[in-house]
Amino acid sequence: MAKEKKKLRLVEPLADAETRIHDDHHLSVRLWLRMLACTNRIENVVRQNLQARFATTLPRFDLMAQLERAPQGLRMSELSQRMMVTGGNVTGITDGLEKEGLVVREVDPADRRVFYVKLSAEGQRQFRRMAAEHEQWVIELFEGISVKHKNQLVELLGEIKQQVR
Amino acid sequence: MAKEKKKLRLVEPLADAETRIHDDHHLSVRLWLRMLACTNRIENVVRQNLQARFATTLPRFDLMAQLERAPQGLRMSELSQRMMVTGGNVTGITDGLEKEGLVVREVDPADRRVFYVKLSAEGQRQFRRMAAEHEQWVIELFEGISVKHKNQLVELLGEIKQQVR
DNA sequence: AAATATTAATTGACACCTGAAGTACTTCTG
DNA sequence: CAGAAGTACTTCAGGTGTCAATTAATATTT
Repeated sequence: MAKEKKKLRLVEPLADAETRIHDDHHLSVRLWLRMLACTNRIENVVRQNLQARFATTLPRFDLMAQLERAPQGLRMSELSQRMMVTGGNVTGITDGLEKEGLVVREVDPADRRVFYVKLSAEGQRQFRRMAAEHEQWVIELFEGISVKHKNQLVELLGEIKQQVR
Repeated sequence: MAKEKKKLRLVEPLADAETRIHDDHHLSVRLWLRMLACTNRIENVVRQNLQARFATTLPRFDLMAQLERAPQGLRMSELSQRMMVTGGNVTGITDGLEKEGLVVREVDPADRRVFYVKLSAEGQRQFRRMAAEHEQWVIELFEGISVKHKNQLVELLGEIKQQVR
């Protein structure tokens, strides 16, 4: 019995150190998986709401949100950067929105390669309605989290955003 | 002076309350956008690495990861739940992996509607190689974040995950 | 046991997304 | 100023994702 115990004591410290390193490595993966799980869930809720209430999608909403903050219009490439998706993708989403009259492409006379994409009047109207509800959904999703914790999260995620360039 | 101060005291609480509410609402959206930005960036890195190093994709990797943790195999529906995607999607991904021999569908003799999906021997080998590198990528992405902050994030995101059912 | 409902998985239509290749335009360089 | 290099955007193929409808098997009800 005593022998048994002594043996354990000799071995454990090493085992602990290893476990700790292991846990630390695991910690990063764990954090990553948890981030992913959270955003997926929220994304699903928002996507479903957008579909049910406005028959639109998250990427469309996202693109319009970018344009709303840039009344002078944005280039396709700027949209691509801000939405963190590829150019080909932006072309497709813009095509759809343009076909529905929510968005317009305007040529730049100074450089005929570029388009400036803007919200149409109709697009602005629709976006404002969507944005108001969208804000409500997000607020409700987070209503159980204290302001303090939200601020902590914004802070910590800011660190990560910085780090992950 | 004293009057001035008193007046302010009478008025400020209301103004503050409103600002606080407004900021709080904004805070939730801000938090949501930041979460999204972070996960998008990390996802992009991981996806690119998976493509470059193993000519595979994140969903495939994710599915295999689920199976690795469940050697007895998982039903399509269980995969769907755990991956937080729809059933139709799981069918497609499984089809692809099965075609490449990384995964097998086994019928349940007790209920012939269900399949148990398992990693093949080849699938296990490949997954282990991928998982090792994947862990490295994530560790590197987060290497600038202290263990303390990582733990805080895991904790706070746990709260959100809980909340967002 | 036959009719009905439920459940597991697949299919098909449509949108998203990437990466690579292509087109049109601009800028750089000799 | 002509050719090369670069830039902005589009197109295309292939994988991912949803939702709604379908098929096949099992459970429930009468």
